[in-house]
Amino acid sequence: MSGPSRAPTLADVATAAGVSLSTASLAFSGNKPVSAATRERVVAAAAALGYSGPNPLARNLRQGRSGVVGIAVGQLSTAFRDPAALAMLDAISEVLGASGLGLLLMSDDDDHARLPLDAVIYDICGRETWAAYDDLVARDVPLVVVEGPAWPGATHIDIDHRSGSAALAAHLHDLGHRRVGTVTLAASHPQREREAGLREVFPEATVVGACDSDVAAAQALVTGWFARSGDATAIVCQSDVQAAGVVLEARRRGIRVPEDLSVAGFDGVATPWLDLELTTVVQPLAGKGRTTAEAALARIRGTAVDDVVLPVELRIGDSTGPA
Amino acid sequence: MSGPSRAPTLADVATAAGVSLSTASLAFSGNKPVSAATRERVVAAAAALGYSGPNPLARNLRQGRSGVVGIAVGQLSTAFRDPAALAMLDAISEVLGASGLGLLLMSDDDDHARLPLDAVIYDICGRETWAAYDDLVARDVPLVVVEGPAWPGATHIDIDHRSGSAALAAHLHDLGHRRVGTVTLAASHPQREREAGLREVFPEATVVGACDSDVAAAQALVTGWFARSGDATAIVCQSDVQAAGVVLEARRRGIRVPEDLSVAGFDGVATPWLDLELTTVVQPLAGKGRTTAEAALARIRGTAVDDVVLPVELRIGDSTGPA
DNA sequence: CGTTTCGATCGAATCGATTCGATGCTACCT
DNA sequence: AGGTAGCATCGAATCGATTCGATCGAAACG
Repeated sequence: MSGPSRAPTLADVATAAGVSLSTASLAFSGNKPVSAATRERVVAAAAALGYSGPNPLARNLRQGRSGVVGIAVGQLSTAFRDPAALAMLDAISEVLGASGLGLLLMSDDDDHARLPLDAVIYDICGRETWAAYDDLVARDVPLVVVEGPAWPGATHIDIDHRSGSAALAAHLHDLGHRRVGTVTLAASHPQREREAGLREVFPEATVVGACDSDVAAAQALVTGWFARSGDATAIVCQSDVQAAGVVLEARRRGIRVPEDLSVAGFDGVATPWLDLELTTVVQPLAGKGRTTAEAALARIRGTAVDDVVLPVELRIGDSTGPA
Repeated sequence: MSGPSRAPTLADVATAAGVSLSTASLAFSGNKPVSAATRERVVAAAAALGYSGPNPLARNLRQGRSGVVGIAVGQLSTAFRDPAALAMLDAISEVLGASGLGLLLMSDDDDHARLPLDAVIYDICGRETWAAYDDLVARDVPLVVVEGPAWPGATHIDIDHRSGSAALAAHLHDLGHRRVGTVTLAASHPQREREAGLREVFPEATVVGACDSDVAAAQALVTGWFARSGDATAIVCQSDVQAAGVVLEARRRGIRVPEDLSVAGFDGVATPWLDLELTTVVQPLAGKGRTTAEAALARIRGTAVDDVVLPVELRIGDSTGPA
């Protein structure tokens, strides 16, 4: 009887403890009261058999939930290079974890059709990512879309891109800037909103180009712009990381910030390796993550959830100055 | 019949298609040949009923696998602040994804006992993280430990911390350095190995202090050291991110790198926002991730896996120079 | 023409729990 | 003493598939 026999099941434990299967289950789950004596016998039997608790797979099937929430983030390699994304992920994980749910990373290339997910969070991500969308809808998986376009059946969490961007533009206008350039992200819902906000103040703003939220990418992008014309007194970026890239590249060319050029970011993350504080639009990253996770929790419970748009706030730093 | 009745099951599809449950299952899984005509009927019936494929929870129970691999990373907020960690995560995700497995983030504070995991990867992480270890062993979950201490039953993937560190130290010694300081990580297996490597060459090296792999943390750490004594001609860090912090803080104080102070890192990640190339120990981050993921896959299959120690390589940059 | 082989299909067992409804018992109330 | 709660326990149904072994025909072979 010491052979490598199969792992003990709850039924084995129940038998050993001299109780019924259902009672043993109750002893573990605590879903209904069980006398202390009985629970003790069950626990003792479990310990004796080396039973390590109810099989999660079986429980999941019975309860129809997996305890796992997916988060679609496009390409992992780029998604978390920006600390803003990390801050949000952290908050999501914290809230879900507190409810005993796990967070599963869904990369674009992977096939998640075979994974049991209780809900899926779409963090801002490219077109390709939406490929799985229809499948998830068909499977009736609750969806929470962060900073994405409106999708039927999904709960949307967003920030006020447009007015944040407009407030920043107004600040630059107040400083006397008239020729403004902007570094954009790939075409996306937030990008369009932000550009609209910018153009409320500067209809003629020039697009320097688009790149990922990455220091090196931004540097590479603006190097050509600086060389060619650089005909702008201020550059508005879509993330602090991009802005940092622009500042560094400007410095490298002897362009002083903010004396010769004002640079603004977005997000409000820490950039300790810049010796100035960026003027930026601060978004509540942790709050966004918490709100997102709570929306997912509510959807899992079956509660109706309203869409949310979180406010942002202009923070004036040392990277912008008079034109 | 248009009520919000329960979702259709494979049994419903089978009935509608006029085949047995088992045949319908075969039609979807392809585990055994099914005539084209039959498959077509089943697919048609599924489409008609709005059946979205076999329930993953049920399949998981039957097959005894969940298709999910956990990765324990300590605190999310700090774990991925270093691009080295991200590079590895990316590689892991890619390999697992190619096998249809999902990657679930396990933060320290969460209780993952109720989650069905096919395997768990322990990326270098603090003591607390090991709390769940015993439970996982009891549940017979295959474990892969990356850069961690030896644990019975786990597969270990590591890099050659010691000789990498020693090679770097030798390089500094060749340059004439004799008084060397080191910025360390929290006490851990790799930290101990690296310090041992350093002391092979500089037995007397002073420990400046320990901090996370984070630019701001490193800056904060060395600022006191510089103010007090700074009695060293070279500082060896345990990550490129730390090294960047040291370089930036030195600059801020007018200390030139490498003329007045040599600084070395570890990892070999890109630091585009530094205008010099760090001397560092390059470790195969993607390779480490792939190896780790493949070890996990093998363990899931039940294959025996040998521990692996990957080689590292010294890369000499512009951040070190003659003493 | 009888026999073997092989592919397609089916029925039934199985994965390991949770949970509903029923039952027995004790204790309390009048 | 009779009636009624209420708690602890149990048996059986259920979650939704996968998979083993058996069956049935038709094709291939001697």
